Amino acid sequence: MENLLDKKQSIIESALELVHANGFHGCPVSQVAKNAGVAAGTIYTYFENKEDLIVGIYDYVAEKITSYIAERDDDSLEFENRFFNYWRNFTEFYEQHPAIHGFYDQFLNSPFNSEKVQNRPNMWHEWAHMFFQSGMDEGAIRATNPVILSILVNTNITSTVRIKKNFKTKLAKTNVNLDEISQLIWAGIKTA
Amino acid sequence: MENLLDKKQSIIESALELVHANGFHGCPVSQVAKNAGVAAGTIYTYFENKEDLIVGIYDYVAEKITSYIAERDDDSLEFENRFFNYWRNFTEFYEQHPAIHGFYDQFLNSPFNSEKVQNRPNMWHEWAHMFFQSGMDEGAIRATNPVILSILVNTNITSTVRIKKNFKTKLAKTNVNLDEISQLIWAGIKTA
DNA sequence: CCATTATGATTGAACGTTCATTCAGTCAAT
DNA sequence: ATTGACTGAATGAACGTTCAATCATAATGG
Repeated sequence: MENLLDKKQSIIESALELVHANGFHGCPVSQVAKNAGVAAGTIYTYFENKEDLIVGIYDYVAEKITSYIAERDDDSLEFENRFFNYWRNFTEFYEQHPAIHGFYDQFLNSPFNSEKVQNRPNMWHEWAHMFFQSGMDEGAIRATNPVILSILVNTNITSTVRIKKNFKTKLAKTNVNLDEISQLIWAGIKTA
Repeated sequence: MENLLDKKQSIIESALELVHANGFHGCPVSQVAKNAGVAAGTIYTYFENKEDLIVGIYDYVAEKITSYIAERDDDSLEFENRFFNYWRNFTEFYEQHPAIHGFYDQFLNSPFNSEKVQNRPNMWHEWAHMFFQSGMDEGAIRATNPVILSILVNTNITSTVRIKKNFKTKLAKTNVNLDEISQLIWAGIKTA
């Protein structure tokens, strides 16, 4: 732990893992501190209070998602390809970071994700907004509110990853090709 | 409040509203009791502990959904019609019972919905399972694990209702016809 | 038909625990 | 010597849960 950023990050990652494992109930500040290797009081150097910490996880996570997806987007491709890349990369990211997927899944519909939080400028929302807007400008997808469009697409990605996670070992054969879901959604949003 | 069932129900409904309004954090037993018009101790006549109460809400809600949907299903129709009825009725139900929608949205991805809870016999899951199975038996939809199919369909219904709820007043015009989402999903699951 | 007893739901103050938060003192770096 | 991060025991509020006391109702007996 060389510097301040590392310490803040290790607090966030400790909290992230705890929320993923035990939900919002199961991440007392004392535990977050212990797993992060700092004292409880130290957390209050970096965050005003616990709610601020939870929102801090969200910002951290949103930033990670944005850079992962944005780096892998190639806007010289036609939008259809960009869409399927988006889907695949997002899925890949979630599967490589199950704690982030678990946190996001719980956070989005929780009261922590308040109107106030949603109304702050948000890198990830802006990027996704721009992404789908460019699909419309190109005439590849139907004119639609890009905010709603991204919610819809992301909901299905999150849900698909959750199903894969839960059913990986439980059901031997599902006969459903979950990857087809991206095609299903694409068929629904592309221009007729 | 004539009898015991009414009292249990009023406790559940009080808790349901509180979870919807404030999340799982914001529903202390003391408040649940106050809003239900009973003493805190009384709750423990009907539920072992708070977790049992939360699961009790889930069972209550699942029962309501099942009866609403099942009553309105007409299995003499061909499956495509039954599917769109299912979608419309579910949406209708959620919009008439926003607290149930809000609770479900939070409960499903929460640690309260543990493996143990999921593995209990569940009227609603069984009904949905049977519903989609009959669509397959009829040859109307592709062979698919009906459990996964219902998760996927229900996720999109829940999400659509959430979008309608959140964006009703915020955005004047969305240009997206959210009702088309049912057609989109149908196109994806029906036999080619 | 009333008086007495038994039953079991209901109450809400009290209890013990847990938690977020604070802060006086310590430590490390410059 | 100064600064500012860091510590972790202390604090007090909030919470889930308990239980002795109360109450309403039903059952019993004269």
